Amino acid sequence: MPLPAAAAGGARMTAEDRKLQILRVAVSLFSQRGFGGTTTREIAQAAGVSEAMVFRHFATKEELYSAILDHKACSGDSMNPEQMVADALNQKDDRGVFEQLALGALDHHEGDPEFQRLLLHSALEGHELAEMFFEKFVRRVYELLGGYIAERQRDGAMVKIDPAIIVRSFIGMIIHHSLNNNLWDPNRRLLKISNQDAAKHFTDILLHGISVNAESEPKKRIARKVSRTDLSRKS
Amino acid sequence: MPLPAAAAGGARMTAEDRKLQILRVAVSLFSQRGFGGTTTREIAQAAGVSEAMVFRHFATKEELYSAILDHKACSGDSMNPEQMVADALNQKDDRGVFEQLALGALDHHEGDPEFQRLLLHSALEGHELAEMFFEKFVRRVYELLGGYIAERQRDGAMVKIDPAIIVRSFIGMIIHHSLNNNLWDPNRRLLKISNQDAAKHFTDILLHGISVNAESEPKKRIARKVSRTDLSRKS
DNA sequence: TCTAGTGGTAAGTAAGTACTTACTTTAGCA
DNA sequence: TGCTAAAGTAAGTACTTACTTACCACTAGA
Repeated sequence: MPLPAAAAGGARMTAEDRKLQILRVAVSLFSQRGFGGTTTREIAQAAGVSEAMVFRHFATKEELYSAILDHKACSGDSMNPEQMVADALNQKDDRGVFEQLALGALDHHEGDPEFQRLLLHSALEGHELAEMFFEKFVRRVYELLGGYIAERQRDGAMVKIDPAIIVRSFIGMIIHHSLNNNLWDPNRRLLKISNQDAAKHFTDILLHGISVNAESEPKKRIARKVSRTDLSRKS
Repeated sequence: MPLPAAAAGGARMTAEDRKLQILRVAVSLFSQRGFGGTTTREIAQAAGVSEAMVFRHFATKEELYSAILDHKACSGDSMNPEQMVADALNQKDDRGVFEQLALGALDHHEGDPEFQRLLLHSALEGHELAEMFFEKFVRRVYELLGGYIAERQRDGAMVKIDPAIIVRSFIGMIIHHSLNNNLWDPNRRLLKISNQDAAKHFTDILLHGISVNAESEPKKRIARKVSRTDLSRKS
């Protein structure tokens, strides 16, 4: 980032730089403590500037929040599902579609955990960021993936469950995994796995399930590879 | 204020009743606005009582929060996964295990959406309720389900993926679905489905996946019986 | 009847809170 | 160089916060 050096010490900055810096600091604090839980004083202090400067750049705390919203939602670092899986979509590469989407999402969440926290705070506090994200992103993913699944169902390649349910299942795996990593179990006590492996396994499970055979088939084979798990066995 | 004697919250109550009432009101408000976002004044008002009464029963706001924690986590309305799926577990009824667990969880979340919000707020604010819930419940589910899956893998009935990954996938479907219903899409714009159907479909997907056939997959599987669609169309 | 204990309140306090005002310092350019 | 516009601040304001204090009103038991 082209952030001018010596910013911490209170060195003079251009208005634009300072505004951006305050915004970045605010994102970090809001994502940690939420909107209501963060004071303008803290923001100012963290930015190494007086509170008045915060209000010079953002008329109200609310406006600061909105600016974050714009910056986060409209800037390029937002995920673009369409282009992420475009190739796989065209080739009808089921595994590619799901795995690439999963990996993209997992990497994105890992690289920007603040955003997920910010989103959650927004949703809980009933802020518009949540609604906006829902409309601009979640819905799009449901349409994109749902449309693809419907197509593959027409091809006879997928079972005819309501595509929305399938999308929800898959997105659920991904989001919940990221949420675990970022929020509940940052030390990976329950499950330590690379994003690649996670994406691969989630896709595997979605496409093929975990049963070895169909309900009343004789058992065919058992792979001898033993997966290592840190789970204690059931007693 | 003249205070009508028999008003909704104004009536004289025993200390215990009042304490419980305040607690209930607090649960509701905390779950809506979070710990930091809820004022003791609001709590008092919502309970129809003066602020001093809140502090008579709970020395500090923090203690009120802790009391909620105890009440919610230790009271009987908490989910008990072991007994919920005990029968299915003993019979090695895979579908029963997963479907009953899913349905139990979904119903629970639907019946007590406050708890999910409370938990999320806790996790975001770094409160101990989240950690406690994680240790006392999440971990148990992972051990229970993970243990069962490991057993079924030894039976040769399930593919040998790390059980924790399978658990995460399934829990992910469930939690994410509840989170959608309670938080992001309470009007069910994306997906409107009964808990029964959701549990059934999630279980279906977990056990069998969504692919109709398993042509050229690294993990060999037997084509699963197709319910209501003729396969063999173009790919 | 009195009186002690309990449920309850009105009116505080000190320390925040978002936000302002009046003022000082500096960079950039004529 | 000296002027000016913008970056920056110290010290407010009006209000809210968690928490207290001092005081009531009812009821049971003697």
